[in-house]
Amino acid sequence: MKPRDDKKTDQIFQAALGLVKEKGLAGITMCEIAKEAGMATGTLYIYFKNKVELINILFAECRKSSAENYFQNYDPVQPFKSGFTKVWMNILKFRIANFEEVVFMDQCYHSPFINECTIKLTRQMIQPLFKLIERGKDENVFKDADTFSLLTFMIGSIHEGVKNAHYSRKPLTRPVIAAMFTMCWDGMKR
Amino acid sequence: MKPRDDKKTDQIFQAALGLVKEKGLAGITMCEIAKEAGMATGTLYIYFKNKVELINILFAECRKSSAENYFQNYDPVQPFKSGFTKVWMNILKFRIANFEEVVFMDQCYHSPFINECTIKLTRQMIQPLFKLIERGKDENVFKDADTFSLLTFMIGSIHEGVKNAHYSRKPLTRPVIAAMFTMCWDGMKR
DNA sequence: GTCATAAATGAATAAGTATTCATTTATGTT
DNA sequence: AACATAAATGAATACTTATTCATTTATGAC
Repeated sequence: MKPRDDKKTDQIFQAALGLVKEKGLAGITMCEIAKEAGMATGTLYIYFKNKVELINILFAECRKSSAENYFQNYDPVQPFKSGFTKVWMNILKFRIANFEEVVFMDQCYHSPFINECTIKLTRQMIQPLFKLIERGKDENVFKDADTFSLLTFMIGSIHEGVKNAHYSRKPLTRPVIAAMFTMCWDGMKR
Repeated sequence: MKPRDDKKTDQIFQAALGLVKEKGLAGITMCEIAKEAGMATGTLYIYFKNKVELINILFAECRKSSAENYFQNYDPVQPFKSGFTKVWMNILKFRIANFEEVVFMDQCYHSPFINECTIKLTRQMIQPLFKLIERGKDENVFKDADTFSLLTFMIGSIHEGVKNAHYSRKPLTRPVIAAMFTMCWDGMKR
């Protein structure tokens, strides 16, 4: 028997992500994904039951790789500010490096492809970030605001920054990133 | 002759916005828009040449009403902080009240419907916001960072806040809004 | 090297969707 | 009130796109 080609799933994902960034979820067809991935349309149906499943699995994959990245090299023993900076930078760098995934996930939130349940699972994956913010509040570093508001503010400072940098084609240089972080930190600190 | 029904264009827009919020740009059909707007499919083609035009005009409309709102009741003679607060609140309130438009515009950015040119025009409409940020810098109130970064940060604090409030179904109460504003202000100020 | 098996192909088919158009309905004009 | 005109309708048409499937190709087992 002929074995499955391990690389194909990834080729399909890359093709889909590239096309969604280019034309949005509304503009992609199975045929185009296949062409972009360098295979026949029918092959997509060997790896995925149908379009909806393809998109749902890709969504789950993106969510996972993004969440796994948050706390890379985070050391809870280090002072709070170091740890927070690490996480903030992790998220920023991940989103710059994986902008296509950011766009794809953004588009998925209001799509007929992703179901409520999948979205709820996503929300669960940010639990560790909640804990991080709470540590900042416990140590009296952060404002005594609602944790969710603080987290939203933190993510907003990254998310909007990455998007605008991309659209304006101004790369995020080291000093710009530093300024962004300072604004976020100053906004959150007491 | 029978005159056009003034209300129809708006009914079509409202139907389209509602459906896009529900299912995204990928999930809407002309047939559904018509049904939702309470008219026959063919009627859409009396008011718009085709689907692409409908979406482009709606996009332009949203962009316009959003931009017109920024400086409502802004008085340049008042102290800077009052003016900035006014604008910040205008944007926040507008986005809460017109969340469907926010979603629609977000989705349009990566769609096969909206062309580069339309997007460029959009970017032009934020010029007055640039001026506002620059005033803050000139008066030594804001950090001496890149104006674009400051503006991005300001918008991020609003945009992410509105989106998350919506998804988490936690309404933005007055104290939460105040906390959000303070974070934004503290982040931007020297 | 032959066989068995499953992957890969892409044209054919099935669904779904945008757009048209012959017909009906409503409104202003005379 | 009768007419002219354009709006409104929604079934029919044209087109696009998801999915299937008969056929071909590649791989591992023997």
